[in-house]
Amino acid sequence: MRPLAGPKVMNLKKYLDNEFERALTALGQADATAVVKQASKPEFGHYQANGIMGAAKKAKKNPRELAEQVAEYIREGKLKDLLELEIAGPGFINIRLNTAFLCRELENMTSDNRLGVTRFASEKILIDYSSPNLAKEMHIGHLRSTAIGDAAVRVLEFLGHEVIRANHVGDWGAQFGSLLAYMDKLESEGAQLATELKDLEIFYQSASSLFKSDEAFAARAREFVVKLQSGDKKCLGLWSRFIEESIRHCQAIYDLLDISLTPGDVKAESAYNDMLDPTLAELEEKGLITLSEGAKCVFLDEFIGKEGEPIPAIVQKSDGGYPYMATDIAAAKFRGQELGVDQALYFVDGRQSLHLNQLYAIARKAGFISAEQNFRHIPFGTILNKEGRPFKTRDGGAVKLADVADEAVTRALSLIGDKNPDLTEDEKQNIARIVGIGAIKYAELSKNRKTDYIFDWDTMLSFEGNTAPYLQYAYTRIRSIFRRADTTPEGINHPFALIEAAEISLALKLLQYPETLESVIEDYQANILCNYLFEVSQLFMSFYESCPVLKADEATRGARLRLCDLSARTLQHGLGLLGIKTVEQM
RNA sequence: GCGCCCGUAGCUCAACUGGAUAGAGCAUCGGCCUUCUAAGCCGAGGGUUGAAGGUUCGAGUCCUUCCGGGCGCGCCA
Repeated sequence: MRPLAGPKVMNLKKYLDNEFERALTALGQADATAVVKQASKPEFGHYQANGIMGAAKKAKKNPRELAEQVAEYIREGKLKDLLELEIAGPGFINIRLNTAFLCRELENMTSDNRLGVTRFASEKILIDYSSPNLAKEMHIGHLRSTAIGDAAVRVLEFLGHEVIRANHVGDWGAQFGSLLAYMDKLESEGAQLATELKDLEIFYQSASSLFKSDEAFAARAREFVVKLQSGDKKCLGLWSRFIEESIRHCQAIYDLLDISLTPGDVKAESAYNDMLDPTLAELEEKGLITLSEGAKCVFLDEFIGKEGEPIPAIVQKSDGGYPYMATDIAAAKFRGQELGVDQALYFVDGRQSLHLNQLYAIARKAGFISAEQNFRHIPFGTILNKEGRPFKTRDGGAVKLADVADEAVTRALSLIGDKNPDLTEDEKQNIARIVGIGAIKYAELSKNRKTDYIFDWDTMLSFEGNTAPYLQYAYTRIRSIFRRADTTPEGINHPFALIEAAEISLALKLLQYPETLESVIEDYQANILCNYLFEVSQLFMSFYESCPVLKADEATRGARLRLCDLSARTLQHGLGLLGIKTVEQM
């Protein structure tokens, strides 16, 4: 099949939508939208234009007649050799792309190292994500913000944006009192702090149980809070040793999980301490502060509570201390004015939506954020336990993130031992890590971020069905074909040929990579990309079963090898954007 | 009480933002390894989309009310 000449289309859906919109305009329906979408069923072709019915209604025309006119217009235009149209139902236009057209697009995609994805105009976008509290060990709840935020970072960067990773870790506040008091106690008892801090989890627990059981210790802990805030030298020394160690622990988890955060992305709460006084003074100057019950509050009309009373946002406590609202306002000011971001996206648990909406409103009112700057909360649901109750960090029921990761790698390792005993120990270890970590990240990423979901070890660590290992497995099957063929993708010059239904379905799906990425960032839903990659894998698996590659005749073999290669590239790239690696064998 | 989020197959989730007969994966049942890795493939069963109204050519999706769940709502973060 000879590829058609023509311009690069890249985003099929957008391209078709534009063409149908032009047809509508030419037919006098300038304000109508074409609403071209991927076909909901294979019988309806590849795409469908749903906007004709709405347009006909506005123009008081018969929808099927208008559809006929639009179809006629398209059939006579530049697309005439590229597709077939069919009017269906009350006024749908079903679109079927010709295989010659698909082949041409496959050539374009293959020759593009961005797989057909064009760059957007670049904005400066800050992503606030992960942001663990250093007074506690990272638990399973942190995985959502961390994995989803990191995927958003990678996708936005790939689309050409300048992304600032912001790890707003909690390193300040009352909960550090007992930790510092405990450090002080250990030191006075002659213990080696360095060794004690090696296992932070034990350290956290000891400090916390002492706080509960020992009155005198609790009192000292409260003293340490005051000392810390007043800048006591010795206290600050203890504090920074603790913070350093704690950040090291977080970084180890990020590295293990293939999260792209580095120590350089940490900008902790305490980094804004010097900004708190002047920021508050500015709020006061602008008349936003009201003194209420001894605390400095901001009341805004948008936030009304019971019986119409305004809800306060406390920016300074009656004891003079600053709550996290103050820090967050200072951070917003820094991001808005110093960094000058176009957007700041906060990937934070949905339960904080009131707090964040208050924050944005205050920062806006104070002039810290301009009208053009988009500050937005990207919320997600809570992780529940098997009984459907939220995990509580206090009740000891929280699952440590490090434990989940270890268990995933262990399970993967034992499975690899069964499936592929010939691999070396090093290979097994490496594959186990990539597969196990991929599985738990994908378990988070593949769900709609807004809904609560139930944590279950077996679901999260499953390696079958719609999971990362399934996608990774599809990739290894392709790589295996190339190993057996003893050739590289670059060495093949045969043109694409789409004959079997499985080949056409797979090809079309691959060509939809660009439009998929665009819909991912419409509302930062990584699950759209997961779904897409799963569909690519499913279609590849079908193709793999029904279309032999290596045993086919020379031309078919070449064409299929190229389709395999494009599948592999798309899978590897898409998984990469999710922060999940691929392996050559598993 | 007020506000936000949610309710889809036994379970976990989709449904491209108003489109055609609501789809996958687990689990269950039945087939497929002398053929490129069976972490796979092919097939079957499984639904009053929490309930009732409304908007219109057309509703899981939009509006109202109700039921059920989660979370917020002055000095924790």
